[in-house]
Amino acid sequence: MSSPDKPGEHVKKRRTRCGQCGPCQIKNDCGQCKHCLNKAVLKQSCIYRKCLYLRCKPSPGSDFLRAKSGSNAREQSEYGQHEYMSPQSSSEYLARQSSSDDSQNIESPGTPRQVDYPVPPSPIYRVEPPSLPQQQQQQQQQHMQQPQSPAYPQTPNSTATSPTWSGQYNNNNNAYLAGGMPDFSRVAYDPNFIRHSPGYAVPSFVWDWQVENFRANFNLGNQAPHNTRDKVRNFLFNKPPGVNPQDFNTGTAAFQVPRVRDPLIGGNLAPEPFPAQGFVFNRANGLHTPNSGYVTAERGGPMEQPHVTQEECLISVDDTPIQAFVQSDGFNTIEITTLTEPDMLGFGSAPDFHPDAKGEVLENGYGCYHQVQNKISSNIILRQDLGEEGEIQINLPPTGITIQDITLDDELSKFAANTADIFKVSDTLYSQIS
DNA sequence: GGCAACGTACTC
DNA sequence: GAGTACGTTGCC
Repeated sequence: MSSPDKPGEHVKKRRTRCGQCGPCQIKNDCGQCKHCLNKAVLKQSCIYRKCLYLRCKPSPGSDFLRAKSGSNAREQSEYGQHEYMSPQSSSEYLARQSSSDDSQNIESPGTPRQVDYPVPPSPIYRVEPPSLPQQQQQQQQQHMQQPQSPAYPQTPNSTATSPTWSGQYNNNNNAYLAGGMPDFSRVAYDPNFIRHSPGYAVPSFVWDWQVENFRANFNLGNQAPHNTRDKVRNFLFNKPPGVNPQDFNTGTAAFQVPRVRDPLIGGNLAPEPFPAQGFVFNRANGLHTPNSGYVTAERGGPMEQPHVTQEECLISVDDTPIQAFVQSDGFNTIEITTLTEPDMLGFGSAPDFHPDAKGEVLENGYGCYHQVQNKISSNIILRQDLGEEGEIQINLPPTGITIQDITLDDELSKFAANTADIFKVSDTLYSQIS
């Protein structure tokens, strides 16, 4: 147990909910899990409501707090996107935290962080698709005009709106209603909508319960009396032709397809136009997908179009997740911005990223941790000794971005304990892609 | 390492 | 002040 506060003794800090992840959006306990059934004794949060990104409490006098209290909801959302600590599922992080001295938790003077890249306040993005060859246009139109089963409502009850939404929309077509709100009757079927994933993973068993929640909130309960979860999912997803909806919800742990929370529709589920993609690199197997058959959705169909987009993704080294945003123009530029505590990666400081990354060390507005902001174009370069069995995992959001190659170059080899080993892996990779 | 128990920080 | 639930401790 922790000791009571004494003069000169460390005051125990306690992390609180991020308020933005999926579980934080769930307001009611399930009443069925272990924690709910024995709440009086266990005194734990419902497992479905357990925050994935517990964060430090801001210091009372911080500039961040002043800025937040005087800002509108959108500004709060923008700041809130970056205040996460690592998910508590990281055993490495917990071990480090429990064994660390107090100096790691000393609060630094709060400085509002300047986010110099656009951070969407909403998961929903509107982008213009590029010009398609005529054949692909016809294919896409055919897909759009596929008759829907009468059991599927064409227009969800879109009374749930967000009064705080102030984003800029392209209103050149009727995909948006007056006032800039998306027309949800099109959202479900319009491939031009790209949804911004909050980038968290939840166990697959949460799914049914969340679907029920969605159905209740959108009055789907009066549809077919036994509206299966796949029917609801088909309604939610504008799934590519030939893709089994089940494929969107397979996998475990870090490579669970992220569930998408959309504040515009009341914090419930929103569809995903693309499946998220998971990649693993390690010495033994090079670059590979985490589980054979895991990413099973067909790709290259009419929805597989490049988009200028910004999504949130998850990169992890071994068990340590790194919050990151990935931005791509869909052609030859990919930019990944990470906001994380450098020490969690085993990095001494920001420049341990490639010098071209132009990283800068920022002060965390919460004063709990250093944060590193790196913008990396074209190449993602991480310096990390993976040991014999270490892994780098990258879980890209559903943007259509893929990883085709990982290269171990001369620069990286300088940091290898065994240079020959590095190049052996490199040869393996080249043989895989050639 | 997993889990139960519980002190107490934190929110409302 | 009451309720919630995070973090720690100890048992297995």
